[in-house]
Amino acid sequence: MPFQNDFFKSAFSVDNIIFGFDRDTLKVLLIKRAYEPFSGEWALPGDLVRPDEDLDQAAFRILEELTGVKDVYLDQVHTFGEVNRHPRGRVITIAYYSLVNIKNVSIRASSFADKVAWKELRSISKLAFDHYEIMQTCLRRLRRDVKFQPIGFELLPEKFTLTELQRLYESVLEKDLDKRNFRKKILSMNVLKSLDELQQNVAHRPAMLYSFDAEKYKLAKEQGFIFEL
Amino acid sequence: MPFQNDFFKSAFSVDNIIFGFDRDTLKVLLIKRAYEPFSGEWALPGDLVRPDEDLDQAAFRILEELTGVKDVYLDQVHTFGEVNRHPRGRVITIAYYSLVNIKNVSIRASSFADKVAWKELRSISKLAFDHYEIMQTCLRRLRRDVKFQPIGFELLPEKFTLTELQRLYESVLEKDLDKRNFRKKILSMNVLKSLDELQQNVAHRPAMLYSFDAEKYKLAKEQGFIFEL
DNA sequence: GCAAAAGTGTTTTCATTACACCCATGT
DNA sequence: ACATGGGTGTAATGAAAACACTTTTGC
Repeated sequence: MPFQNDFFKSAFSVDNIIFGFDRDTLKVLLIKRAYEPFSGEWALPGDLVRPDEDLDQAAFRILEELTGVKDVYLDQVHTFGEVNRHPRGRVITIAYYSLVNIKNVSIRASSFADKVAWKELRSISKLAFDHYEIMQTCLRRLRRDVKFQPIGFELLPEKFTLTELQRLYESVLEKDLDKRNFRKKILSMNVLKSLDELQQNVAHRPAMLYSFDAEKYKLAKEQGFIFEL
Repeated sequence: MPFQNDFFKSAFSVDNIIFGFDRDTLKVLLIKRAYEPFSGEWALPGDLVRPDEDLDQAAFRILEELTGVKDVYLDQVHTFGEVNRHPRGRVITIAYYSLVNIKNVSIRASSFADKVAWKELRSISKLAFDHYEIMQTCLRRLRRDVKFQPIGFELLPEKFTLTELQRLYESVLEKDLDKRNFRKKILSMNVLKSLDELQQNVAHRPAMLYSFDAEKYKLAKEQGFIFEL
């Protein structure tokens, strides 16, 4: 580390807001802090970035340590760096969000946390540090991204019904959608493949299962196709 | 600074890509580096963030030191933090972009720079550090933002003609627009005020001058209006 | 009077919206 | 047989796209 001076008295962390979707509600994975500062309060999972670690790597590490999942959607959102945002020194934080299938997550103990839990988004009104603001920023970002990129699927199981997909969009966007129009639109985009397979054991007419067709999407995108919902 | 350990051996900088618009071409303000590393190469203006300085403040400081302008549009884009992006240590950089009226800029000497100059975007193929990648990311961001936020005006003088505005959008978006449709659309959005004042000394029919009406836009936005071009 | 850019409406095309009934399954 | 959600088409509306000529000024 050849040059060091007053500027090298700071650190940077990554906070990763992990979104999950449960039946019809959006949730985020929070930790209850085990230590000061903000001991006992709920916070976003995060950690200091290690000296030999890229930022994205750090975000994936936090996610995997906490949930066991990897290879999921993850994107950088914004960097928060107010001088006094951390009571113990100058720490800026790079916020990421990730989208996981809540069923794939097996919550793991963490040295940082007393407790780890999925919390309904709507129920959260306060978090440690500036994490509430960070959460709001990430949520606005999710709401925008979901309209212009085919990432909704990341929150669902591999196989899903169109109604499940619609419920997902409805809760992310916080507005009701018309069933027929939704189906027409999403199917016309040609990024889903029908699995010729039906739901089992439901007390009503079973729905067709679909999955996202990443191949088809990739090709279409190269031809200039733009996903937009 | 109460806690310090191995993690506090890093620094963060802000790089600010400053866009200007000259007649019909997009330009960016670059500096020619005076010192190693990358001495003699063109780079984005930037600096380490001071210990008592917020990130946005740092970006504004860089802008003002270099150009004399302040109170202009400036927004954070992305944070670049690959382990080896800086040859002298772990330095992550938070990238910002700003939009200035090129006529208001009076380029100033800088301790960091041999030379400061406006460069046509299209002519740039290589920059110091990872600055070329940063520039591309900011440019993609500008192209997206300009369609959904009324920020094009920031690159023009206070008073401008509709044709000037159209040329601006055409060069940012890199595609030709239809004159009549463009005017219909932008005027229908009701965010411009006609100044009842004509161009002077032009060798053709003089055009009406307009300015952006921030008040009207603010009100319309509160009513749910969304700017979209 | 010529060159140069300003200004102006209508028609066609396409995407979005609104809307209601029958179907397949489990109990 | 009933309750539950699945699945389907059409007409009306509104936004976007295509398109050409007249006007005003300086030289």
